[in-house]
Amino acid sequence: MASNILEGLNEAQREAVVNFDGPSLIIAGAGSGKTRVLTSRIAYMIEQGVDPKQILAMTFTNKAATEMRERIQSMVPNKLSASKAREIWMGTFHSIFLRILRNCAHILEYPSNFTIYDTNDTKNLIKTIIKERGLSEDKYKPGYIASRISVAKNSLVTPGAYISNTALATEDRHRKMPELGNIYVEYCRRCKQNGAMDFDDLLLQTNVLLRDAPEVLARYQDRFKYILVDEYQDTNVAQYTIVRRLSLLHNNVCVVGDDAQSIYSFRGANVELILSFQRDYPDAKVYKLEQNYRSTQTIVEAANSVIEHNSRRMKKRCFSAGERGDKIRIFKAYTDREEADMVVGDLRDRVREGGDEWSEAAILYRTNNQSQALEDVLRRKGIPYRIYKGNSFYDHKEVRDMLGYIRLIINPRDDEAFKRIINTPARGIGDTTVERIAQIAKARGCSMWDAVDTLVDATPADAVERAIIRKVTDFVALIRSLSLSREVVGLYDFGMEVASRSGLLTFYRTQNTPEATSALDNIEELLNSLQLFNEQCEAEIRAGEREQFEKATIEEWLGSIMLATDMDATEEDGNNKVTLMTVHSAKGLEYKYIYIVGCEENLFPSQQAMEQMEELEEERRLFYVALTRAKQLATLSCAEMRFKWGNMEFSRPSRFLSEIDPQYVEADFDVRREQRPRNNDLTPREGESAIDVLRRRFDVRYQQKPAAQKSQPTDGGAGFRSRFGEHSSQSSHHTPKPQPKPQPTVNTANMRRIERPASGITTTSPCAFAEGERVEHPRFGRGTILRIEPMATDHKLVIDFADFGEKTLIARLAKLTKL
DNA sequence: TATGATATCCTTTTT
DNA sequence: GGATATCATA
Repeated sequence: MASNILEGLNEAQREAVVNFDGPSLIIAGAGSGKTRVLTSRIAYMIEQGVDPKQILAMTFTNKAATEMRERIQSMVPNKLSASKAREIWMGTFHSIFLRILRNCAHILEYPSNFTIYDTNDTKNLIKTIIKERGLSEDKYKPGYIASRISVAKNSLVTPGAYISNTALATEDRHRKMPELGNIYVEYCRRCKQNGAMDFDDLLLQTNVLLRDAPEVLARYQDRFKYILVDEYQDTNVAQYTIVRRLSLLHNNVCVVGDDAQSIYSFRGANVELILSFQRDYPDAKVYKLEQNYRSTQTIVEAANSVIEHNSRRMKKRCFSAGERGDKIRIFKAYTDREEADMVVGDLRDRVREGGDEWSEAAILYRTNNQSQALEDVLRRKGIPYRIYKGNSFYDHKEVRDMLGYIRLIINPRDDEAFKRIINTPARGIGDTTVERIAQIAKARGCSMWDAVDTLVDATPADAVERAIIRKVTDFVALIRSLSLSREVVGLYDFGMEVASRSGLLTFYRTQNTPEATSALDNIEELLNSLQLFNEQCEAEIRAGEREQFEKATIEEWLGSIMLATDMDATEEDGNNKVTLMTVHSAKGLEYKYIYIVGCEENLFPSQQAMEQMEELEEERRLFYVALTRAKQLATLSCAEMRFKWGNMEFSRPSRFLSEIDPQYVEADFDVRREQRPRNNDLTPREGESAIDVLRRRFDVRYQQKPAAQKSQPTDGGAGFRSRFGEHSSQSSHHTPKPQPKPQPTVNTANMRRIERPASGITTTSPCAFAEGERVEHPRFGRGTILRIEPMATDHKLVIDFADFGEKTLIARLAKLTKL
């Protein structure tokens, strides 16, 4: 029968949808209808009689999973199969594995109600361990240790494997952290003791489970006849191995990805995995989706011209059959502040002229902190915006405190939660008391909660213990009684009881600060989320998708909360807003107007990515992702100076700007010429801030009229900044008439003229290094140069480091010293 | 033990 | 610059 699922698909897409048996690799360029193919494939499978229960579909983000589910439901024809579509195992890697692990936790000797530790909990636990071992936190930075452990877990290096690995031991010794392995071991022991898994454990432990429990592996292998993976280029070894194991029986694995959009190597993702798919599955069929339906020809070709600068790529050629479209515009502003002004002003003009919604525009940046300047301007101009920002909601103290209570009640072994809330709000239990409780718990081999829980019912002769009892009695009573009400009252009421009886509510109500008000708002939002979760479950029960007895539980809610991010937040008050977010979070999204700000060296590409070839290429892919979000018009901007940790810093336009084929570009300055290192005259003298430099050079103007500005006369920086950027803001934002485009002020024009170096020197110089030479790098230690390859203006060095293996560095950027 | 003052990190990206 | 952590003091 002719399926209407296939209607409107092009040849390549249709092939990728129809051939659902056997391993498939779908290379899907940006905007090539990847999600559509994936969802059509699943819908088609169901239509062809595949049992939805046998389908496992995994994505990286909740957002992608939700979108996919909704689209499948709208695709399958009748209601019967719509409810069947619900039976697909569909979700993020983490949520799917969480589900498996909850079922099998006992096999791994974890409680089934294990807690999920977020990065904060991880860091705190690591800190405790470092302190206990009498190590210095300066040497052993918790954040760094955490990332090392994360990398190890994502590469499936268990603690045991870690300490017996001599290469790792050498590396740690080289970094002056010989204890790292032991910290890793202890960290895992403590997590287990606390009944907790961190994010990476969800992957690692699933692997352990499938490795060590053949009956479990067999069960899931049998169950998942068809496995589909979205964004395959972002999988790490742990995820890859699970997919591989699960697919060994039926061999029906379908992965969709784009090597050009691999941007998560810092999380252990490995492009090689997509590049080597055909080696792992030799009979895999490969489909290439190369037609871009999203963007104009100009955007697609411009993006192609950038990505061509990368060395490792899969062969594909993306094209657009859409209209040619406008050229990519590049602005240069004087300061970050002026950049924000120009971008927002232009955005407003565009949206108004085009009669568009605000929601059709997005501003992307490399790092979250760049949002500040943009937010200020948007607020000032009265333009509605929404900002995606990591886990910001769960980062709030009051939210974490609430979660602390709930976590302790669910899992009393969770010492991290215990320590967080034992004195929050303050109830006179200080560090010394907590320390003693920890000691008692350690001596007895029980959790801290168990220690106080049993202690209060005893009558010890020990004076210290009696003192503790006096202090914690109320707390123990509180937790006990909350645990009881958890059994009887509904989710929302339970949350409410936690908030009020813990004293958090009164604590914030009694102080009349804006912070307290916002804290109360956040607590309310948390309670609402409980209510919402409950309602959703009830709706599912009514629809028969959930069994009657499967009432919504607080455990389930907590699990979903821990794996959720603000990215998944549902829209509350209207959608018509400009979107602000990092390039990373923009992946998979599209907007009519895209603004990419901060296109500067050391920012995009980021400083630490600059010297290493692989990282630089990842930045370039990131840039590619950013550019290809635009449907109609992409606007890039950079600033000549910007605030970086408190003072002004100069910057040069990003190399990526000059890598775009000029025929697709319209810039207000010479992108290529500006790539040169800037005039030495502007480098600060000793003890001189960037502002001082400018003062020195453009004295007169700045001494003359500090008045007429609302800025503080004492603050040179603010005074300087307010001179720029204010020019387009005087008019009321209610006026519909088009605003004049922000023009460079007289001052800027002057400065630019003076600042530009007069001479044009070519920068191709001979390489400072020779093959076979011994060098030392601050991060990688000593090594030998194996090969030297020329680049446009510099040289690539392939260096074999004693402790880190082969790395490709860029000669002039890498901080190398000859030996 | 609680508070306010000082030090220090940060700035890559997130499930 | 700003947030958070740690320290010194009452």
